[in-house]
Amino acid sequence: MGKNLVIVESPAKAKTIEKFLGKDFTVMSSYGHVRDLPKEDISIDLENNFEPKYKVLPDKEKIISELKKASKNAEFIWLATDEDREGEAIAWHLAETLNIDKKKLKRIVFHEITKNAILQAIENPRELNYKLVDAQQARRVLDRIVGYELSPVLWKKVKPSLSAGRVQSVAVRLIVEREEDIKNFDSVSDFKVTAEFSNTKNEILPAELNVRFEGERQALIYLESVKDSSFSVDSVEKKPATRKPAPPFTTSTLQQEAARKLGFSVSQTMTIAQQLYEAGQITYMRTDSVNLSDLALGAAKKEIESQFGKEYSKTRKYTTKSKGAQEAHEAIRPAYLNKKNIEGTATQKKLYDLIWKRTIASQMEEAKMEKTQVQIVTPNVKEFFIARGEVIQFDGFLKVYEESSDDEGGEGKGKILPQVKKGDNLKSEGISAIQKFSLHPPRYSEAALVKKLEELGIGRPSTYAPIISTIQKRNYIVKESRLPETRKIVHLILKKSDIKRSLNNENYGSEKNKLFPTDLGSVVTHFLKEFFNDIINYDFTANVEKEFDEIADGKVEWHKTIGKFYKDFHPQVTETLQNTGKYHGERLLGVDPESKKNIYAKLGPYGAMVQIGESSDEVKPRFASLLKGQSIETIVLEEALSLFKFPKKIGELDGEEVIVSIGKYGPYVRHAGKFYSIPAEIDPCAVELNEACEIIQLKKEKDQNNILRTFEEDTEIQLMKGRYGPYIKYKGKNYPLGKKNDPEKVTLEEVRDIVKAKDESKPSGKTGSKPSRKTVGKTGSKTIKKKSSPKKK
DNA sequence: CAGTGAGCGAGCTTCCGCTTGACTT
Repeated sequence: MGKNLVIVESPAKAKTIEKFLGKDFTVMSSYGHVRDLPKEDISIDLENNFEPKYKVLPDKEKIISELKKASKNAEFIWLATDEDREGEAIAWHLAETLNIDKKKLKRIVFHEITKNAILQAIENPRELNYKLVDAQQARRVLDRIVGYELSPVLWKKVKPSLSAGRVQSVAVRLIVEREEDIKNFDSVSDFKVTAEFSNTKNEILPAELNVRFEGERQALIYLESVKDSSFSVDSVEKKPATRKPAPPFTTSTLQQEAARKLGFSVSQTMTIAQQLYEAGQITYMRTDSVNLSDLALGAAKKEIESQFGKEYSKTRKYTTKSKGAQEAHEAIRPAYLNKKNIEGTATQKKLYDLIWKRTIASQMEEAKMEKTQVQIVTPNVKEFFIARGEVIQFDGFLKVYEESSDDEGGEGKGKILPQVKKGDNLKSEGISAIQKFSLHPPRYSEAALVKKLEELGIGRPSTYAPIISTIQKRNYIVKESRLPETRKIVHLILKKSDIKRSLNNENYGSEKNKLFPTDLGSVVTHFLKEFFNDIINYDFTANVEKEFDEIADGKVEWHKTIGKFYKDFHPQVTETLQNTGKYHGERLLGVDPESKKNIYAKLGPYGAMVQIGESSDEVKPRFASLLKGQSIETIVLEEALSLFKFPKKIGELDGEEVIVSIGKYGPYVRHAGKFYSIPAEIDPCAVELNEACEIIQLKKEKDQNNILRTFEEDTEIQLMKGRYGPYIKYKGKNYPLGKKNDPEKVTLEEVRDIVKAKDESKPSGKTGSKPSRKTVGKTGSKTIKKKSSPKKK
C-alpha cells in the first residue's frame, strides 16, 4: 500500500491515472456518489432548515469499507473527483463518510487525463469548496422535494405509482405539446414549379421558379403563359462560400449523430461508448465540453498533416455555448488520434470511426466553395427560374466528415451546373407544377429530445439516456413507428406546348422510432400544467440554476434559497390535495343516440376508456377500453359508439361460433374455446368472418413454424425458436437451450437435465432475483421487496 | 391469459445525478 491514496469516480480512470503516478500512489474509485438521501422517504427535515439526512447507498457499503481501510493506512488522501458541482459533493461526502483527518485531505482536480495535467494537479492541491458543495445540496434537496411531494399528489388525484419531477415532467410535456401542435396543424398546399433546361451542348440545368402558386388554377395560368415561350439566361452570379467543421463531440451531439448516421438509440450509443472508454480507446463519454487537450490538438495536427497535407490542418479551440455546461471533462475524442481503426465489434468500430472523424475534422481547414446562381427568364412573364449550383474548390474538412442534419434541404448543395453565360438561349425539356403539402412540426426522436433538453439546460450528460427510458417505463411516452398514408396530389406537366394533368399518389406521415405521448402522459401533463405550472415551466430549471450559481459564488446561503422555494411550493401541494377532485382528463364526445346520455373519453384505472352516462348516476355507466392507436384527445363519437358493440358474433366456422371482442390484451377472435389476437394494424370493428378465419389460420401456421423439434417419447417437451436463440418449452415454462447445444442433435436426456438443473438452481421459479448476499446493516430487518411485475414488451 | 371502472383503507409507489454491471422469450 502506497502512502498516498487517490480517489476518483470511475474505475477506468483510476486504472489510467495509476500508470502516471509512481508506486507511492494507490488509486481507487468511488463508483460515483457514495452517499445520498435514502429513497424510502423524503429524508429532509422540513421543519428544521431542510437538513438532509444522508445515508451510505446500500450498494456502496462494500466500497466504503474498502476505502476506509485504505485511507487509514495512507499518509495523504487525494480526492480527485470531477471539478463540477456533483464532483465536489462526492469529494465532500467521501471526506465525511471516511472521516478523513483534515490534515491528511487534499483536493485536486484535472480536466484531462494526461500525465502533465495530473502531475500539475498534484502540485496544486486545494481545500474542499464548501460553497460548491452547498450548491449541489440545494440541487439535491430541491429535486427531492419536488419529486417526493408532487408524485404523491398524482397518486391521489390521477393514479397510484405515478411519478413527477423537475426533469422528467418537462420531457414528457415537450412530447405532449408537440403532439398537440401536430393535431392542430392545418396542412395547406401550394404548387411548386420546377423545370429542366438544356444548353446547346445538351447539358441539363435544373431550376425552380422564384414563386409558388397558391392553387392549381394559378399554376395552370402560369404554364399556359409560357407554353410557347423561349427561355434565356438573364444573369449568372458567382459567390464564394465557406463551410466550417462542427465542434468535437459532447454526449448530446454524439447521441444525435450516432442516431442520424448509424441509427443507434441513445442508450445503445452510451453502452458502446462505455465499452470504448473502458477499453481505453476514447476519453470520457459523459461530458458537456467541446474542449480538446493541448496533447490532442498536437496529435490531431500531426495526423492531419501526414495524412492529408499541411494545407488541411487548422488548429481550432472551441468554446461551449450550451446552457449550464460544467465542463469537468474533455470533449469525447479518441484516446490516440493516430489510431484510425480499432479492434472490436462492428458497432464499436462504427462508433469509434465516427468519433475519430468528427475529432479530426474539427481540426481541419474550412471548405471553400463557389456558389452559382443562374436566373432564367421568359419574355413578357414576370416570374423567373433560378438554378443553383455549388462547386467545391477546396474540400478541407469535408474530406473526412460532415455533420448530418435532421431536416432535409441544402438547396443545390454539391450540385454542379453546366457552363452558361448571360444571353444564352435555353431549351425547355419540361416544366412541372406539383402540389406540395406543408409539413406538420416533426415528432421528437430520442436524440432530438436530448438536443431540446440540452438547449433548455434540463438534465445532464449522465442522465439523458436514463430520462428517456424512465418516461417510457412510466408509460408516459412510447417509441413507435407508423406506416405512411397515401394521398392524391396534382401534377401538371408542360412538355412540347402540351399541358397534361394527372393525379399521383404521394406517401406521407410515415414515422420511424419517434416519441408519442400516451393518454397517461397527456393527462398527467395537463394536470401538472393546471396546478403546478411554474414547476414544469420550460425555464424553471434555467432559473433555479441561476440561484445555484449564486450559492456557489457565496452570494446566498442554500437553506435560504430552498426556504423561499418551499414557501411557495408547499402550499400549492396542500391546496391541490384539499380542493381538487380526481382528475381523469375527461372529454365530452357527444350524446349516445340510443340512451340520449353523454359519452365521455377519459382515463380509467385500466387505461383510456369511453363511458356512456355520468359516474354520479344511479345506473352504472357503461365502459369500453380504447384500442391501440386511439387516444382520449382524438377519438370521435362514432369511434366510441363502435367500441360498445363488442363482443360481436360474426359467423360460424366448422359449426362453432366466431366471436370478436376486446380483452385485457387487446382485440381477439374467439373460436372453439381458443383465442387469437388481432394484429394491431387490423381494425377489429371491421373484422368479418373471412378475415377472422385468416387470423385463425395464420396463428396456427406461426405456432407450427416456431417449433424446432418435438420428442415422440415426451410430447410435453418442445424445442422452440425464440428471440434469444432456441429454448425448451416444458409445462408452461421456458429454459434457454444454451449455445453449446445444437437443437438438431441434442437428446431428450440432455434436455431433461437442462430443465432439472434450472429448476434446482432457482426453486422459486422466479427469474432475475438479485444475489443480495450482503446483509445491509441496520436496515436488515426491513426486507426491501422488489415488485415482481414482469415487464411486457 | 381475454374483466374491470364506486368507496373504504391496509401497504406500497416517487426525485436527479454520479458510477458500473446483469440478463431476457
